[in-house]
Formats: sequence, C-alpha cells, structure tokens
Amino acid sequence: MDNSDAHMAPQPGDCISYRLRRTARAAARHYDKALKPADVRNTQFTLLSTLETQGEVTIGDMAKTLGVDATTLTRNMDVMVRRGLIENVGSDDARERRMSLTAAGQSTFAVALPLWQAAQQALLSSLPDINWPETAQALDDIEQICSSPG
Amino acid sequence: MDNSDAHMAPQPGDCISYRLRRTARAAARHYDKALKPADVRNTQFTLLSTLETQGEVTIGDMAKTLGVDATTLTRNMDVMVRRGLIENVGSDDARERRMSLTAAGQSTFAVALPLWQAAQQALLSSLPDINWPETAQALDDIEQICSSPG
DNA sequence: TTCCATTATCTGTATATGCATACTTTAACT
DNA sequence: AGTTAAAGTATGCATATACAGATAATGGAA
Repeated sequence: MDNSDAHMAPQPGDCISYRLRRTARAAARHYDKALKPADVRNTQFTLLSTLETQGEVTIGDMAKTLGVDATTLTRNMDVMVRRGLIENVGSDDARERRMSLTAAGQSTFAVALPLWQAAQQALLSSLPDINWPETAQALDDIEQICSSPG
Repeated sequence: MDNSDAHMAPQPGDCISYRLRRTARAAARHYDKALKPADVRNTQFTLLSTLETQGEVTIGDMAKTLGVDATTLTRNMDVMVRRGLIENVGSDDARERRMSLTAAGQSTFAVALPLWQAAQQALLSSLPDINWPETAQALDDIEQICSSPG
C-alpha cells in the first residue's frame, strides 16, 4: 500500500491548504523581490492593477472581486492611502468608500508593471506550456469548492 | 488576439502569486472552519503533525522542512508553547531549540486529525481524481523555480 | 415621519509572514 | 588560550489575514 493507493488514509503532509500556502509563500517572495525597485509588494501590486483596470471601486466590491475579506482590504487600503498611492474619491452614499489610484499610484503602477511582467515571464517560461493554464483552472476549482456554502 | 494567444502580454489578473494566494486563503478558511472544534488553525495543525511525525526537531530544521522563514517559525512556535501544545526539550547545543509535542499537544492533534481528514476528503472528493496529484506536482514545480537562487 | 432591517465599513484581537539586524553560542584557526 | 567565523535564534518593524462585534448611514415599512 503506497501513495498510489486511493484507499490510503490522507496524510497531513499532503494537506491541500499546506501545499497551497507553501507555494503561495514562495511565489510571494519571488514577486516581492522582483517588485522591490518599485517599492511595492505583490499584494499591493494587485490592488494597483485592479484599480488601474476598474477605475473607481468600493472596498466591498473590490473585496468580492479579489476573494478577500472586506476587513482585510480595509486595512490593506489604509496602507496604500497613507503612502499616497490610492485615495478615497467620495460617493453619494456616505457609507461607502470609492477608491481610486492617485497620480502617484499610476506612476508607481507604471514602474511596477514591467517588473511584474519579468517575474511572471520568468516563472512561466520555466513551466511547461500546458502546466500553468491547467493548474490555474484547478486552483479556481479548489477555491470554488472551499467557498461553497456547505 | 485572445487569451489563447501565447504572444499576448501577461495581464496582472493572471499573476501567479495572486492566484496562489487567493486560493490558499480560501483553502485556509475552509480548513480553519473544520478545525475549529479542536481550537487550532490550519497553520498550527501543520506544526503539530510535523512534530507528531518527526519527534524532536529544531526550529531551523523545521523551517527548512516546511519552506518557511525561520523567524516566522520562531514566533509561530511561541504561540504553541504559550498554549502548552509544544515545548522546548533542550539540547547539548545551547544555540538550538529542540521542539517536541507535549501531552496536551498530542491530545489536540488526536482531536484535530479526524477533523482535518474530513476537510481534506470533502475537498478531494469534489475534485476530479486526476486533478489534485497533477496540481500538487505543479505547485512543487512552481516552488522549486521561485526558490532557485536566480 | 419614526422605527427597523440592511448595507458598508471600521475596530479589537489574534495569528502569519519575511527582511534586516542583533545576539549568543559553538567551532575553527592561529 | 584568543580571535574570529559560522550557526541558530531572537527582535524590531511592517504588512497580510480573518472573525466577532461595533458603528454609521441608507432604505423601506408602519
């Protein structure tokens, strides 16, 4: 009875959460290193690129878009606001914060983009062509299952 | 020119780091919910199961094993020590901390294990058979590339 | 219009993560 | 033995993450 035996009890070392976190950490370190000259982290780059694409977005909508808890995004945004890269542009509805890139945020994104592209390309070119698209699909599947009400 | 075009410039939304972190977060939430009755998180379960398997291990060795920075593990271990689940059993070499499960840690692991198994199985049974082993391999590949000296 | 449920966000608390740097002990070299 | 280099952890600092519960503003019902 070895690992190929489907009846084998799952071993903690095979924990899907552990494997994902571990790989995510390694990838984060990789991108953080690449993005260092722009003085942004991979998480922050995601925020900049989302706003670059979407324009004005509320915290709540953005949280849904990014699959992150709104309370997390609240504080991640605070960091960006403090750094002058993102600002609250106001709204009719006084409850919500409509966020947008500042001029400095746009500049920073412009500096970061090619750095990100290089990091992404370096990774993709080292992976077999077929590998990543299929993996990305599997990740979506996993997220879907994990996030289902059950 | 659509997404199937290999010459298309990479889009930030396809960032490998982002996709991995996002899925890892969802998985972490899934396992944390399942492990709640044992009052441990997925990250902590990993520590318990590692020590259950390995016996006494130093912080440094364990950090290498788990692919995490040693300074991170130092503090994650502090939490477990404070909670009485893991202890420093001492060593000839006064520099190192040899860590081991306490009796309480073993009990907690025993409670957590079936909870984890259920969460793991729930996920695996919803994924196509072929899907996870291939994905796990791809994750290993990605980590390998990200962690290579270049 | 007043009351209430809903929506959007924030705060308190706790953990996880890593880089730069400091500290302590050991080992190695002279 | 004395000096120094290396190894193993720890600390300071900053960010990321989420749950529980609090707050504020909106919209609808009576």
